[in-house]
Amino acid sequence: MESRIDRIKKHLHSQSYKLTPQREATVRVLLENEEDHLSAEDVYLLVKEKSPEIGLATVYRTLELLAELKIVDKINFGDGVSRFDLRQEGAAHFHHHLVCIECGAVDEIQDDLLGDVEKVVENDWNFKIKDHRLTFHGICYRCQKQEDSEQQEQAANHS
Amino acid sequence: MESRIDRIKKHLHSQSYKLTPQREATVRVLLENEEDHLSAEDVYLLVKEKSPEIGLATVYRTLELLAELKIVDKINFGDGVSRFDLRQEGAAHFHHHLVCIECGAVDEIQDDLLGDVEKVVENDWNFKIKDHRLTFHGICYRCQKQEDSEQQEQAANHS
DNA sequence: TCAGTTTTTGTAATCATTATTAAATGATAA
DNA sequence: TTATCATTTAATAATGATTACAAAAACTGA
Ligand SMILES: [Mn+2]
Ligand SMILES: [Mn+2]
Ligand SMILES: [Zn+2]
Ligand SMILES: [Zn+2]
Repeated sequence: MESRIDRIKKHLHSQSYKLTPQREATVRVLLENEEDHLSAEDVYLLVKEKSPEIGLATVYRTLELLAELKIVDKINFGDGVSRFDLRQEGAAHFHHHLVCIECGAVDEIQDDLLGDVEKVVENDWNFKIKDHRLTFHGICYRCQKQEDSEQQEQAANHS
Repeated sequence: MESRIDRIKKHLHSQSYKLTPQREATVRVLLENEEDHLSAEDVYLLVKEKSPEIGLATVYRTLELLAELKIVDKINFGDGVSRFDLRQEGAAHFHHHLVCIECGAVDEIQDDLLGDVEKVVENDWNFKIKDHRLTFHGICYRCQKQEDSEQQEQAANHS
């Protein structure tokens, strides 16, 4: 964890930015909630718990900076807010998401998946891919289980 | 074109909605600008040209209704606005997009592309896919040409 | 015609994000 | 050390997209 912070610090320094206390607090919140998909407001509230003096604008500015340096990716799942997601160290592309239309859960796919598709796009459309966003909307395994058990209940009631 | 409107009308009726004049005007604008990716405001301004009495709220409500019926898809390319895109008749899934980070152009890919990937996701992650969003960010063929000719210029100046 | 329902309009309210500005902090060099 | 300049921050105002609301209009079916 500390080494991850250190590498981010170096990354900032390499672009002549500093890892100020506010920026470090923000990065720590992102690291501590790596599995979540936090909005700027979410991050702000979490940072405030440990650094109550931080301002909302600073969080917005920090997230924007981190996105510019490709440390985080900004993504929008269709509700009105942008969400911020730590990119895996050294990953060339953003990972993929599964959004459940029943329960709203967002799961991640870190596997590549798009290698072949990208070859087709680069060759057939002559488009030089720099990054991508891939999100599937559907029913997560948890909600499918639930549906199954509801069906079983129904069947039981009929017998 | 007329038949397309008729089918949309039937689709609305089948869910006991009416194709009011305002809704028809909105749909016509979408049909006449099928290749574009219009924001609600864009649609509003275009509808106003022929139906100046329409209200912005009506356009928003109509677009929301059309999205609910899967006649249009709502998508967000990262600027602050939602954009609305007619879905191809009978298409099970939304089509894909190529967003150029140089010139901002948005091109479409109507080909399926994700068939194999979806099989993997359904099997390995046990996720029942209902729809998807796939956007590539990169350099379009137009901007690549431009970069090439700029390189050639540079080379010429050096000789 | 009348009552009930749906839809629309115009506008106010909300909510996320960005801009602004003055203060604080940090680095640099005399 | 102290003056100076650049960077960063905090608080808050402004903006811009979207949604909520209330009254009027249009439509429907007895
Ligand atoms: Mn993620
Ligand atoms: Mn499109
Ligand atoms: Zn679910
Ligand atoms: Zn381009």
